[in-house]
Amino acid sequence: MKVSPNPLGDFINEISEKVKQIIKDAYGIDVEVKFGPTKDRRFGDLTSMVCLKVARNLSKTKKEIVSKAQKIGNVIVSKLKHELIEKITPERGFLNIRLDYSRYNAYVLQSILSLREKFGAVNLGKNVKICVEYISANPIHPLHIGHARNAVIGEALARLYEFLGYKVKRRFYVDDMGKQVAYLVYGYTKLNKKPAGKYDHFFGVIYSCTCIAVKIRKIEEEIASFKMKIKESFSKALEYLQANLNKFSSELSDDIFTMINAMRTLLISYERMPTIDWMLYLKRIVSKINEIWKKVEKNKKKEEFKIITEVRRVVANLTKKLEEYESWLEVEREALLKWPGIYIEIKKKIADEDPEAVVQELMRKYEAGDQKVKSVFRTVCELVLQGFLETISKLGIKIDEYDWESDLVWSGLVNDVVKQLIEKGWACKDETGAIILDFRKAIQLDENIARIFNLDSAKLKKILASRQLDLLPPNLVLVRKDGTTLYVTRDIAYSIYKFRDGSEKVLNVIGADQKLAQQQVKAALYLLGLKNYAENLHHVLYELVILPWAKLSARRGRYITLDEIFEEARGKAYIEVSKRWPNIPEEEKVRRAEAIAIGAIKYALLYSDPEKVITFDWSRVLSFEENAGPFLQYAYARATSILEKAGFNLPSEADFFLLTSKEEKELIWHLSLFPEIVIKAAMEMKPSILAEYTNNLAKTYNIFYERCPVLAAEKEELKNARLLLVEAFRIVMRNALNLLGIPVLEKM
RNA sequence: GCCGGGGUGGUGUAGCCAGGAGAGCACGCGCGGCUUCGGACCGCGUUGUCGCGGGUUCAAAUCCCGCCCCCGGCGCCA
Repeated sequence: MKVSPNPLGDFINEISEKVKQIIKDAYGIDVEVKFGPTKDRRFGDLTSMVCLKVARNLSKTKKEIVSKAQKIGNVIVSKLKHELIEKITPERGFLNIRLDYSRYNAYVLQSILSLREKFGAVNLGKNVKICVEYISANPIHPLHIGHARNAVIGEALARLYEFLGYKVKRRFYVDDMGKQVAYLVYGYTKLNKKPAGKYDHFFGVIYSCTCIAVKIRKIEEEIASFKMKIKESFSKALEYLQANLNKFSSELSDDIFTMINAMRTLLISYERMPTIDWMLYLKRIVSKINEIWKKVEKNKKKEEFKIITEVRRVVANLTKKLEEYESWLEVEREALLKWPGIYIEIKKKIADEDPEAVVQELMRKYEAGDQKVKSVFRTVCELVLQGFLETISKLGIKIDEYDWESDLVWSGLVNDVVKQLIEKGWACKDETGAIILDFRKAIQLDENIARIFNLDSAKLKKILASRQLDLLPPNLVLVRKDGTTLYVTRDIAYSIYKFRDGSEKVLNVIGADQKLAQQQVKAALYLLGLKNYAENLHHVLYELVILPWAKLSARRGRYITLDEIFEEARGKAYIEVSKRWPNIPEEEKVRRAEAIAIGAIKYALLYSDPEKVITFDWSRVLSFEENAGPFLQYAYARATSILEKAGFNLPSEADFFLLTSKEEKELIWHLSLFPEIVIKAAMEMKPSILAEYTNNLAKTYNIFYERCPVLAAEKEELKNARLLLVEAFRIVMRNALNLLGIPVLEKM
């Protein structure tokens, strides 16, 4: 008996070739022939529009096209023969095929039952190496739901490619050289506290507290520097107003008088008043000025108030700062409530120094490889990574390589990249001493570069003609004026590193907000003469996950960790499990609840297109109905339950010709779609395609389950055939769930 | 401002790149179905100016042009 990991795909390829040949013979036209599943099963199982396509070339009006297509269809029908085709009919320009289910069913089921976990595993990769870089979260605070989306997409892609015969390497980029880690290290060294609890949570708090304390300080300094400007412009305005008081209409004079007094007081108190009080007072005056301005606008006396316009301009900047300051004060109050001890201590310790300078120095030393600094940085990052590891292993993820950004720098690879770009004439020092990569020049000289930045020649011409060069994508700072490198620079080196390891293809699962940076990396590879790398570097981008009930910002100490979300999901699932199975052992309840929670979260993150923003909504995530993780697990558990009742005694073979009901045929049809779906999901790098399919498969199975009794089938032979069908469903479902990384439960 | 990505029933989405059959699926809502393999199920019904306006075409949710709204990015953050 013939078996195939992809029966449907093989069949489609065979008949497509044949049809292509028939058209060529009859009309001398070379066309691409594609058969796909019909939109509506009433029309048959497979369909192609090849007749319309050919007819379009031969006729003009609608009537002609359709009748021509019909003729072409008839020619094809008369010549196309295949043992799996029951009927082939041209209809309204389409070419519809109905399969001979008596043969097709047996072919599909035999393939599934004999290949089992290899069903669908078409060997496209042939052991070619491919690298998936994902998660790569900065080691500064716990993973949140956005990282989870990244992790789940990356893992699903890794599994898909592995399944299709690629050798996959899973990489995590440890971004330990950024400013953010430096801030964390800075705060940690100030704080006299031993790491405790889950390390990523411990350091997350320190990171947030440090950011908040530093930011507040910085804003206060900025505001203080505004004072001088304010003083100047207020003095001038005051002079003018006092000299020209008579010019203003009587209805305004009261207001003006009040304002003059207020401004006078403000100027007198300039030295004495503490900054905060002074600012609050200033704010009141500003709102008074704005009030008067409204009246002035009404009276159209603007020209007389030029001086106020000037004051307003200076004040507008300050007002913005003040608003920012107030929002940060709110953030500070939150931090004081959540982590009073840590926050107060950090704030106290940084009071007498310039945090930004210290952080910059830390970064410089780390990049230079200073032993003492190095050991702190490494320790902190390693501890946070330990926390990450705990979380992602719950999601069933195991990383092959953790690549430290600092290693890349110390190995000299990053410097090499910069050096080569300079040598090739694409980068040079600017007047401030920073090294700039001149993409704007490159775009004009090399259309490949332009293409990477989405510029076609017409657009480019237009921009160049208008001489507005700042409409072009920005140049890239490779090295700061202090000699340290930037993230994108290091990422260029990292990309090279990944390819040098033998990968022919590199997938970077990175957020949509980094699209420009990823284009820059790709373009830089081109400029380095690594065209092949550039073309095989793929940015798998995904959008944000929004938690509608929370405003998130790690720098502000506002975040919801993945661990918390996981706990909540597990709690909800536990209640459901206990309700249904009050008598099973406690640890079994917990085990099932955990699997359900993971399935629910993963499915919620996988089911929609990665490029779309997800709003994470509990009622949807943990709904145990269709289009949710537990729905899939449930279908599998019910199937397993049938086999359990049959004592897991499966017949070695059965008469699949007996499976003739609509529900059975539908189920087998869906099973046979699996391999094609896997290929599509992998090639388009969209696990959502597989998630949607899996949901449909579960749904189709449920309908079969409802209508076709297995154990109580009317005949023993039918029972045997259905038992094997159930087993085939379990195999495909298991394969699909494994690829998605959703845990499979025999009972739930 | 410029560059990307989105806008499809009350809600969430598929389809768009490669134009063709009453725009598919799910939630919600309403009604119905357990003496039968697990009701975390199934069936039936309900809901759409496919953001707006033009154009191309025998045929447009899909391609082209203009506009509106939301999100993100735009040289020393990552």
